[in-house]
Amino acid sequence: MGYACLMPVDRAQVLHSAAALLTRKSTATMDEVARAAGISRATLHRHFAGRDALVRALEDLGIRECEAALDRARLVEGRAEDALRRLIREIEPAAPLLAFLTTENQLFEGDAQNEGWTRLDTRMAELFRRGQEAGEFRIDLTPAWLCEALYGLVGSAAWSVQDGRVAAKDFSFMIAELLLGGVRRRVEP
Amino acid sequence: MGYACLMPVDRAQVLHSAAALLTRKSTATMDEVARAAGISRATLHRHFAGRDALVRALEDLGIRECEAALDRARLVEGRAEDALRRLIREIEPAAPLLAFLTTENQLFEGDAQNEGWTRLDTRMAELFRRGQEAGEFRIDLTPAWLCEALYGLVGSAAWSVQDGRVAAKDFSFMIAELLLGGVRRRVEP
DNA sequence: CCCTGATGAGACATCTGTGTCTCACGTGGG
DNA sequence: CCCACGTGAGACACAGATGTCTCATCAGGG
Repeated sequence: MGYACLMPVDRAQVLHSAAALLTRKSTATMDEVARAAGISRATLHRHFAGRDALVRALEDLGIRECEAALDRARLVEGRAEDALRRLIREIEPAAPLLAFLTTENQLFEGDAQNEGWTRLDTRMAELFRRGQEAGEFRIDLTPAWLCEALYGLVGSAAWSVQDGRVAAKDFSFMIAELLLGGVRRRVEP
Repeated sequence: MGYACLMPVDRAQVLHSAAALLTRKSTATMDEVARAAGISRATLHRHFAGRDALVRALEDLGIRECEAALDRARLVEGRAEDALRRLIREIEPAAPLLAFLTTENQLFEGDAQNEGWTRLDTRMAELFRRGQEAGEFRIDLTPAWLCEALYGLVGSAAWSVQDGRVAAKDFSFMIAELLLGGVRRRVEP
């Protein structure tokens, strides 16, 4: 089988452009979302039954891309610091999507999809816990807070890049350096 | 003159409850906002001509509270690190409001109110720049990024506290410690 | 060559939120 | 005591988004 038309709709591409738009304008119309994806409202509605379905699909994709990033980052291998750097690097493509989803907290209330986020949180928290046990990371910041902080920094960075305030190539560096070393100057590298 | 009724509407209180609600559910109805504030939709509409006016008022209040926090923090006095800690402590009451406003980036596009945010950004960036020049802060992270990161961490912390994932009393500590020192364990304090 | 399948454009009814209005109630002041 | 003021409740029309439909178009496969 396979698609038969000139411009078969790439589901993931539509979802990514929708995330990019909705991150900037959370009240964007279905028509605006369609236009942003370069398709018509009718086609958008053929693939996603409604706005709810679209957001659910966005959440699905976000969870799957994050899990894939976590897999690629091999969080359990090597030093926790290196694993965290890998994670930040691998999660960069999903950053706009993640930025949108973290602001849509309304989704997180009372749905089964919460399980997906819980699994992600657990894996990330495990990385921070491992770093703490290995003596790499300080123990006075809880893994749960570090997870939230990572989400927040990824969102801020994605927004800054999208807005042109910082260079896209510095994405990983900025997050990793700030999260790992903080802003205070270190006497010895 | 003065208020004559049993329950005169406290404008700031309405705005804060609106911010708390809209942070969780950005698409909340005017009716929901009114209920959350304990007033009727009619009264809400008497004080804020419409949803736009409400959000504008939210933005006004957010800017004013942030500026007040910056004033109280005395950013130009003493060590930059101490000033930053003061800033985080003083900005805590405005955190939910700030968390909402930072996610409503749609507002930041093409309006005169942008000037208020620019002034805030400038003052914060000046603090980071001062710390860098004094040798307290590292110079490979731009003040602009540090500002964005601070916004992101404040938002994450506010959301975490609101969700019960972290204790409210740790708000300042978590942000300040992570932002200043990072997650990496330091050999010497 | 025709047929299948997916798309774009547009029309249409519906629904939800919004903005405005009126009316009744209760409190505080004159 | 009565009046003024602000509020709550509800009705109402309006605007915009949504969901569904039809029809024309066009590429690829049998």
